[in-house]
Order: sequence, then structure tokens, then C-alpha cells
Amino acid sequence: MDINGFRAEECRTGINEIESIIIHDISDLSPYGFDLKSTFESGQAFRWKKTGENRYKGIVKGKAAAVSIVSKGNMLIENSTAKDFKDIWYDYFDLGTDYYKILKDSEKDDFMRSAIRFCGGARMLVQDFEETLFSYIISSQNNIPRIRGLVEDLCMLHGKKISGAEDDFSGFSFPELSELALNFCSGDEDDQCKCCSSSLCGKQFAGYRCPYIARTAQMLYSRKYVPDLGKLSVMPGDMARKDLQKLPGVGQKVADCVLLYSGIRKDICPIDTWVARTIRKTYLEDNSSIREIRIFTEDYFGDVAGYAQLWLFYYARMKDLR
DNA sequence: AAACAGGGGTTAA
DNA sequence: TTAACCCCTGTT
Repeated sequence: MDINGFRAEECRTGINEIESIIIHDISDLSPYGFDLKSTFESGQAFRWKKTGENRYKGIVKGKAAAVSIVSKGNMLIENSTAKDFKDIWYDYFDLGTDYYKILKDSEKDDFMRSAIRFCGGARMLVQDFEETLFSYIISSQNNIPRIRGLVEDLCMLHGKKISGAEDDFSGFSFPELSELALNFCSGDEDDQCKCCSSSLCGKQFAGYRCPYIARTAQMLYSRKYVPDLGKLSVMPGDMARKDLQKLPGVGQKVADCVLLYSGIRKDICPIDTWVARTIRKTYLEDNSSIREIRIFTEDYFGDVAGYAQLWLFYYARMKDLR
């Protein structure tokens, strides 16, 4: 069958004959193929777990699935139907985007050519706005393993249990906004936790970020702040960033990550310590300010600044370029 | 073993 | 521009 231009084939996998789908020739999307490791371990998403050679399990939009690259560059998505591919995975994996041009536009110098040679197969995931927002509020002053743990804890505490066709595909969805707005224990108040008795709750959970999570959820849920994703995607980058920064716990860097990783725009380059260090060393001066770095990256990489950041960051981090 | 540093950051002064 | 913030982890 054909789905959005992809040759697809439904099948059954595992001893439990789970409904799955194979997408053919997924590697032809880009000269660097579709690399799962750099896609899922580059720090853009926090809920994918490696379960084998070239196989990752994750939960997206309440759907638990396993993704792997099988023979000849085909992609297998276990526990997903053709409809799931069309409704969820096609957009999530940015499959409508032509990476040939983006990669070419990003190969501006020797450094970027090296980065792309290393991880040009990483795709920019298009993630849920709220999940991205809360995940990156949690991310501040934390390393990736810890962010992953905290996001998972948040899902276990406040998400819905997914009882998949099989235990292999069960877990917890990312929490609803209402749940976070009404029942999330911020650790702010003196009284005991109202939502659960877990030791993961309140102060034991994400520390000073807890009140940020609670207050941001409440601002969104009460519609005191209503993000207009369409407008954010077309207004000048500085304005979009400033707008999201109205939410507690959302500063410049978190705002940029949300804009980029939830697919609102691709011309934004979040500047974390790794990107800052790398840009200073490669293109600017040791004492260049964050502001100077941001102006440089957005000017130098232009419309593809977000993709350039994805590849540059993962390359710098894996090669430990300091 | 107990102290210490620092983490992909935000906020308030 | 600078320090405090909550908690965890890895290091002396």
C-alpha cells in the first residue's frame, strides 16, 4: 500500500503477533539515511529507550511503539498500524521534509561537514507542544539521564496507564494539562501533598522546577496564556521567544527548545553550554556573549539554524569537544 | 565517609 | 551582570 508517498506493508511481529508496519526505503530520505541513535539520543526527546541494536521504544501521543531500521533501510514500527503511521509517525519523524536541501544548506564549512558526516542521519522530531514545554522546564540545570528520569517520573505520577496489547507495549502517557494544573503537587505549600503519597512528589521530585511546572500548567489550563502556534511560527523569532517566556520557568533557552522541537519553527538555534562553547571556539571569540552567539548562528545558518544546531550539538557532545 | 562541585537554566536583585 | 535555587550524581 501507499501512505503519503511511502510504500508500506502491514505485518505481525513477535510471538504475540503484534500489529506492525514496515515503511520501505526510509533511508532514501536523506544522503545520510535515518539514524535512530542520533535521532533519539541527541537530547531533543527524552522518552525513547534503546532496547536492542537499532531498536528503540517510546510513547508518543499515548501510543507505545518500537522503531527499528531493518534490512536495506526499511523502518519497522511495532505496535502501530497504517493509520498510526499516517496519524502520528509521518509527522513525528518529519517525513514530509526534504533533508537533501537542508543538509546541503547546513554544510557551510569544514566543521559542519564533519558534524553532518557524523550524525547527519538524525531527524528533527516534531513533538507535542505541551510535552516539549514541560520536559524542557524540567531540563534546566540537569543532565540528560536525569531529565529522562524526571520526565518518566512525571508520567508515572500523572499520566494515564497504557495497557498495550502486550506488556512489551505498556507504560504511561505524558500527563494531560488538566492533571498538571489541578493535581500536580508543586511543593510550594506548607500542607501535605494532595495528589499522591509518593516520595517522588513535591520537593522530592524536581526541586525548584516544581512550582514552574504547576504555575505554567495553571496559566495554560485557565487560558490566562493561550499560545497561538500559528502566529508563533511566522512572527519574528525574537517575538516568538519573548511570548513563550511569559510562562514561568521558560527563559530564552527553554523557549527556543520548545519552538524548535515541537515543530513550530526551524530557524531557531537554542544556545546551551555545549553549543555556546562550540560556536565560540569554531567561529567567534572565547568571550563572546550568548547574545552575540545567537545573532551569529541565526544569521549564519538562517532558515536551517535549528537543524544545524541538532547536528552540531550532538557532534560536539559525543566527540566531547571542549 | 562526609564534603564538594557542577549539571544542556531561570529568576530576582 | 550575578548569585541563589532543589536535587542528584560523580568525585575527592
